[in-house]
Amino acid sequence: MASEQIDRDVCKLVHRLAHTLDVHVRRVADEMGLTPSQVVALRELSEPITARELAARMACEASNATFVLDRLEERGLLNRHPHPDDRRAKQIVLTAEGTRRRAEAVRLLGERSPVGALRADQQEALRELLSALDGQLG
Amino acid sequence: MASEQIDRDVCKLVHRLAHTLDVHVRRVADEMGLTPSQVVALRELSEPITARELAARMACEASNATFVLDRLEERGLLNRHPHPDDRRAKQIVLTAEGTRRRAEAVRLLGERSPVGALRADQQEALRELLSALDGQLG
DNA sequence: TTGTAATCATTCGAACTAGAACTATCACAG
DNA sequence: CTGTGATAGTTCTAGTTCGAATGATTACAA
Repeated sequence: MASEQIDRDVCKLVHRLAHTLDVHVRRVADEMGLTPSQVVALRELSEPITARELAARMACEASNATFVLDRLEERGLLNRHPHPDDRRAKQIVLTAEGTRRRAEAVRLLGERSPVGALRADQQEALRELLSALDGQLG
Repeated sequence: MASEQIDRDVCKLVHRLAHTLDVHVRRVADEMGLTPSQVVALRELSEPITARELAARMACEASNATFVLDRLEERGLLNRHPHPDDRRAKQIVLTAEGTRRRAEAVRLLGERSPVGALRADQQEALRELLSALDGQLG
């Protein structure tokens, strides 16, 4: 069946592309003296959110988010405030230094991004397809 | 700049999709009593190749390929033969049991694949775009 | 109200990964 | 031929990840 071949190709290509993006993040992380997960976490912390929301945005387990947050808090880049509406949850808030570092991370991640190898219209088409798939997967 | 927004969206969606595929592989691995890497390695071992080639196909470091091969060899699913043309290299060859397990892995990976959520023409388009990107990245 | 299930964050253990260091072998320019 | 650099595979270490178990809090049905 040809469809199975397409499925396998897509899985493999996604895996390879994800790895390429990982390498890019790793370069940025090295440049900033951080780990890849810390850079990704900073990128996602565009506003005060809970640890669980961060885990969802990073597509990882909550326990891993706790681990990353520990390191970023040790470095003084963020604080965990009690959540105003839910005493179980905590609100992650960047410090002034954390906000600066985040801006730097976002800037570096945008430079020389592997996705830039595609034409603008291809990037747009790719986003459409991935977005559609993401939506259907819930 | 709108293009930067697209770049970020694509990166994020690729990451999310890669994670979704990972979860799928993990389910299959649990079902087979193997680890995710072992399942992926089996899938890539469609013919006798070297450890380095396997690492390239798995998009991981050579040291990691060694690690995975150790486990699969312990389980009697493959053997490392001396390479006929290069005494540095080794040829990875599946055993009869390894061949059976591989067939099972390929079958399970094909069932309920997340990529199946897309229409056939969308899958094809996605493959084209990812393939183009992969090609331009070397 | 009360109890039962679900949710948030954390801790812990086991497994996986990248990267550097090392040995053995190859390629090939001089 | 020779030696200089590149390559294949392995080992080791530090750091990352998942998954299960725990304690605290919330939601909601009886």
